[in-house]
Amino acid sequence: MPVPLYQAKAEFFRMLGHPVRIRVLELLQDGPKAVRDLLAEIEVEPSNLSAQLAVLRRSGIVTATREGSTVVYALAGADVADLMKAARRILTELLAGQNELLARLREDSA
Amino acid sequence: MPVPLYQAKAEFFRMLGHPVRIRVLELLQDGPKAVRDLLAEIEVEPSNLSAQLAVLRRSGIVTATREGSTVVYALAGADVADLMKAARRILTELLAGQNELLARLREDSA
DNA sequence: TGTCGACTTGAAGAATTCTTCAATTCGACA
DNA sequence: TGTCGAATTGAAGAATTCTTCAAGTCGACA
Repeated sequence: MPVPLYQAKAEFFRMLGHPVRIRVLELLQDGPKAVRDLLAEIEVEPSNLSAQLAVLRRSGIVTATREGSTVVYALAGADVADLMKAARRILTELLAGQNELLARLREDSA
Repeated sequence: MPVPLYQAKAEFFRMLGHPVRIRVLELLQDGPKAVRDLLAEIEVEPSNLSAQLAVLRRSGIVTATREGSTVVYALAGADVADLMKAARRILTELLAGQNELLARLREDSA
């Protein structure tokens, strides 16, 4: 019983659907980073960051390697940047549209 | 109070994170479609489809227009295809070990 | 007007995901 | 060995999202 493709896609996007996970992926685009460094840049408790890292790890989009007493995370593939870029393009359009709508709404109520 | 960008991104991806919503977006890439036609292609109850369409509408990624007694949905000008392509590329990498899905990914049948 | 078909909405419970706390593992080092 | 710092895990409750059903709106048409 194979998982339908559209369900795999949905799971993939849901995996991306968390602020902390987004920030981790963006930080890792500059290269591998230790958990300690991620913690310094993201406002979140260690246990919570770990939980989100676990989600990313389970999906396979990042890898973790122990180096001495710290753990270093890295992107498992190179294409995440493209995805983020495409998302940003759409998001920019959507937000611009919303601002437009908001402006008109304000006019109407005045 | 502006919404942080990484949170807007997370919300955007979460909006995509549902099998029915993914299928709707893919179907709409071929052009506008009436709800009736979406219902014929997606196995889901009308009220459920409506709920998922409402999520897409609220996010602004689709628009709905009434035409006679039916309602027609369309992509709201955003280039969703690029996003899907980037996502498919990453998914292909992630699933490279699981040949079960790989074949269909390349065909992009769903 | 009254009814039918197409679609949406509200509400309630089920299911999933998030956050937090406490406990745990693993390596480093005295 | 004993302890410290770094990171993870398990568990419980909170919060969010999904699904379903019943009721509702809106246009078409007799």
